[in-house]
Amino acid sequence: MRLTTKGRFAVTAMLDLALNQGARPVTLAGISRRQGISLSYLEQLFGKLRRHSLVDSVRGPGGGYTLAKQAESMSVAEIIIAVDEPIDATQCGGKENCREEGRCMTHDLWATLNEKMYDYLASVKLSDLVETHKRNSEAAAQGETVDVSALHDKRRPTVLTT
Amino acid sequence: MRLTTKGRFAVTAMLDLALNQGARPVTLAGISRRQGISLSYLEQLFGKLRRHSLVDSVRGPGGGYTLAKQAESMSVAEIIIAVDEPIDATQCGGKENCREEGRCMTHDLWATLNEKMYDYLASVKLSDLVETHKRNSEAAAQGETVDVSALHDKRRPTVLTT
DNA sequence: GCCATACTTGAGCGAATTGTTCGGGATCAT
DNA sequence: ATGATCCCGAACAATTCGCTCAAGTATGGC
Repeated sequence: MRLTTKGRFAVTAMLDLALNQGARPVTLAGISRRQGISLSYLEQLFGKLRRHSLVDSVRGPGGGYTLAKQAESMSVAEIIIAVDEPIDATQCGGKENCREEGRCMTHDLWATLNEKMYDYLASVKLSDLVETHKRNSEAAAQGETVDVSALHDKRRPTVLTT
Repeated sequence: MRLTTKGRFAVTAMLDLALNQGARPVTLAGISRRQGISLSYLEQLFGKLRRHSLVDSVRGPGGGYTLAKQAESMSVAEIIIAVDEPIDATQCGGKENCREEGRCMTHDLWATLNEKMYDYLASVKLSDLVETHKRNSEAAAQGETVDVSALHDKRRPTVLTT
């Protein structure tokens, strides 16, 4: 699992989509305007998101994109994986090209770390981000300090326990 | 915090260093041989690791690198940050995208996610990886054929389970 | 039908990153 | 002095990033 700005763009766009969801589909032009992401780049990202069944598209006037499933059941991990295709750090992933004496220590290492990272990002749902953002923007409107600990209780502190 | 193969190389190398630590410093040539990482690349990585005070170096014959502190108090997060210069995740750093009053939503979003990612990787210590690896290699020695040395294979991204 | 809207697809491009090779230095045990 | 080893930097192909441009295709409204 890779973590780059590309995945962050995708999550940002999906959050915008979730926030602006209403009767009509959300257009990429709107997301582009609100989030400052170029339209063509969004088109590429949403092409992948659509092929991964995270969003549905409606063509023609009044068209746009909608979430393909509930925000409660869509995780950040799904979004990132959808756009950041080449995953798998353990290059011997599933393959037996990992032979030769000695130990493939990186195999165990990254398999475990990868799994933990994925578990965490899979535990954060799009709906959590929506909630956090709503709460933060309300607090900001009141001139209060933003409460960042909103997601903190989602997952206990993890330890390596294979 | 970025998560790329570069950081993984660094963690792999640091794990090798921790495992082969003894009376004498560990040479990069040894790590290169055992882990299949090019020597020059290791030199670049260890240059950063040294400048971040994660390793100490000894020049001359019999020289090499040693851990600058206990493996118990060195986290995976430190290693990754040392070699992967941090990126500006929140796209609003000085840009006009964040034109809505106060903060943009990506700011809160990534600040929170970033913090959680860091917290997790900071909770995994190098000593945990050493422990995990020792346990796994013992298990392998008893039965299963676990594999490989050449994980970070030369030039072949090889097949991914797309 | 016509047209505007909006998704869909593809080519390509400058910049950055990855991992490597090459060519040197500096330091120090022997 | 020799050689091992750390150190440094340039240059490189391959890939990715984020973007622009340019063509499509489907659909609703007139």
